[in-house]
Amino acid sequence: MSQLDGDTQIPDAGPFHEDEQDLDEKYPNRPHNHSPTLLFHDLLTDLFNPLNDNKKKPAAGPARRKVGPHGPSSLNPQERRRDIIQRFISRWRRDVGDDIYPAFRLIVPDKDRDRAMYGLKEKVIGKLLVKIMKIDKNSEDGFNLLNWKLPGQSASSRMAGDFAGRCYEVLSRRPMRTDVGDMRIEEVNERLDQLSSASKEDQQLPILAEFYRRMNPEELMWLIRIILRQMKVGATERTFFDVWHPDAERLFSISSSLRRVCWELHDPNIRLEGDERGVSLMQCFQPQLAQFQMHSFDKMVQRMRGTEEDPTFWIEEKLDGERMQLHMETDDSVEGGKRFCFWSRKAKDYTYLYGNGFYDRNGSLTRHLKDAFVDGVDNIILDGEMITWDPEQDAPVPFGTLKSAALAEQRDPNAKGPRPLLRVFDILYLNDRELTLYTLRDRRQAIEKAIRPVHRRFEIHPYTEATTAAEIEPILRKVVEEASEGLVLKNPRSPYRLNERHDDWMKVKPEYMTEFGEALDLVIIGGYYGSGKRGGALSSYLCGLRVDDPNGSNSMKCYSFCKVGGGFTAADYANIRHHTDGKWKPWNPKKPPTEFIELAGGEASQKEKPDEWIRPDESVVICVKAASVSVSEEFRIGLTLRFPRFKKLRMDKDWKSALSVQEFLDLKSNVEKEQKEKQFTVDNSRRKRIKTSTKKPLTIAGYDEKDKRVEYAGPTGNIFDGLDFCTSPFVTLLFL
DNA sequence: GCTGATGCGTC
DNA sequence: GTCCGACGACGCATCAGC
DNA sequence: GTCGGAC
Repeated sequence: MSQLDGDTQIPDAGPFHEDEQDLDEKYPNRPHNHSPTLLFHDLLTDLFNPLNDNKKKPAAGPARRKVGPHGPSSLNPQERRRDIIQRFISRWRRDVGDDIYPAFRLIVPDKDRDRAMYGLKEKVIGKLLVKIMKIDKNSEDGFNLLNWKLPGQSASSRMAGDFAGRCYEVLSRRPMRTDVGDMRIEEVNERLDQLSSASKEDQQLPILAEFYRRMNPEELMWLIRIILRQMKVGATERTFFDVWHPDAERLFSISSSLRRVCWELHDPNIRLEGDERGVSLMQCFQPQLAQFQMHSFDKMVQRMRGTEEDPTFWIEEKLDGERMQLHMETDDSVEGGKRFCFWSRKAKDYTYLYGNGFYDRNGSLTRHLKDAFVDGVDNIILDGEMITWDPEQDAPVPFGTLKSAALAEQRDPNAKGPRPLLRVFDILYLNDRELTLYTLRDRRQAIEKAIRPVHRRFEIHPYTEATTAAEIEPILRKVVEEASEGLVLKNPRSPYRLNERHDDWMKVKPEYMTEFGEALDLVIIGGYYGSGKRGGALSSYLCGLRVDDPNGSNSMKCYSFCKVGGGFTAADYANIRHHTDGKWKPWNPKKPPTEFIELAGGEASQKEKPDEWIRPDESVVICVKAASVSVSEEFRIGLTLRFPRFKKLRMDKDWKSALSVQEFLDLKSNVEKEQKEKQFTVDNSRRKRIKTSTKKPLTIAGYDEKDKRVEYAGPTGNIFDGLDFCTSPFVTLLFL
């Protein structure tokens, strides 16, 4: 029998526990430990706490220790981080053995796809803890747990925005064990397996209760971070992999498997060789990503690194769907003889939706692919974008409807409604040969030769060849008119690079253009407390549109429109805080300030309730930029912004000169016309907010045409009847 | 049985 | 430039609570 | 998805 952690086995590890024999078969060379795994507590002392301390800014108070058990450190933080991890790994090898997988599952829990999700986040864990500790949820401790982002009620309660930290505060005040717990890492994993297979509260409670009995507060705090899959120790999987083995990053990028990284690379001296380094069938790879936009089209074209003989680059439309990889191999055990797998960008398996074979009754895609592959194609790996296609309109459907379409297609493959359509733009593998090192141009040829497109189900994504920057704009203009996201420029001489974002593929989005950056000036009407680095203070804001006031009374009512939480610098926060200090009031759902603010959902639902609110006349106006406008049930206007971000404070404006609902509607109806006349120039003002008075003020068409106003007839819905936001090019064009 | 709250995953 | 961790909207699934 | 901060 293999050398297992004999003292930590439990009889019933639950349905998710995998059979050791199966694993031995699947991973014949996997290492086995010679000793039981370390105590869970050792993870804290050797790894989590040192890393966390290392993360802190040296300026912030006296360092815990300059010279610790790990020796003097003349190392910079980066090196110290590696040193801490290295020491932990060495200890594990010495005291436990070569199988570090049990530890890595707890160290990079967000990359562990071998355990199902827990269905537990702060809210639910808070509730469970309140029950386990048998405390009143209205007690200070109970309140603090359930409202973990709010600043503490008493001075003793800090840790706002750090849920695990606040759990620690509360747990420390309970009569519970203070000495080191006795759980070993192996057992923690077994319990977590049970927890992930539990779904209902009555199954989850006893498991958490046992953790509560057998761990001290500090251990529980870290356990909660593990369950939340947010370690925040200043190192992600890249760092750990890098220290673990020189090929770890590579193996992860071709397999997305933490288990393989641990089991196949346990000896740093044994390197991956040959085809071990390449993608393989039925293994999820980490796809290549597109780089952000540069400062000018010219520069982007330069980065395409064309030569005199071959100055071309490719222009593709950037599709607004979901990234999807398709694997197909010959397998006679599957009806039809071919087996399929699908994975998303973040390595979630979507085979259940798109199908594992031609005759999979749940295969919303594969059942249409019987003729999609040229004879002689035995296996293949493709990369593409899954979009939703409406066959009635013969047009793509806006983002967000893919899953519904796939589910509808599953139920009835003959339905006439929207369906998934895979647009293939790359190939990584064909008939047992890896193609990633071939040029994009060669790979494209391989696609053309290997697949037979299936109309509006499975198509090859077209591209345009270009040689100069001047050719980009007309194409951008064209796709923008068709309500597309933008373009991707590709270097046809480049290989396929896994898990990288670099110059060979570059995004061109109209929203990065200054002309479309004439963003909206919105009043801040509410605020939300932040978490982590932004804990303890308002970190995002509810923005509103002023309700036009036909009666000329002094109403300053605003409708909720969107939330903004990105794009602020520390100075921006300080400014906003300074100008609104003392004006904030807690939002009381029982007495919403309807005189000033209306949310969606009426008084019953109160969608997107802020933690605090502020009167428009005591607030500030901010400039917000976004990719597009979309229909929304969550905001009183019935519309909201996609990808909103803060641009700047508009101290020259107050609530009266901020955008009103009517002005917004007028503006939107003008944007379509205006954009056609404008030149595209790239927005290179990203963070440089040079104070220029030359910038023309925001002019809003119809601003002065007061007679054109319309009445607002009650709650969301009918105002916008007759306006087809989904198919109007305006939707993706507006305010870019 | 239905609804709202919560979580997961896409961008 | 790279890495990390803040933050956004939205649709579906699932369970608690009524 | 976008973004800012630290290095």
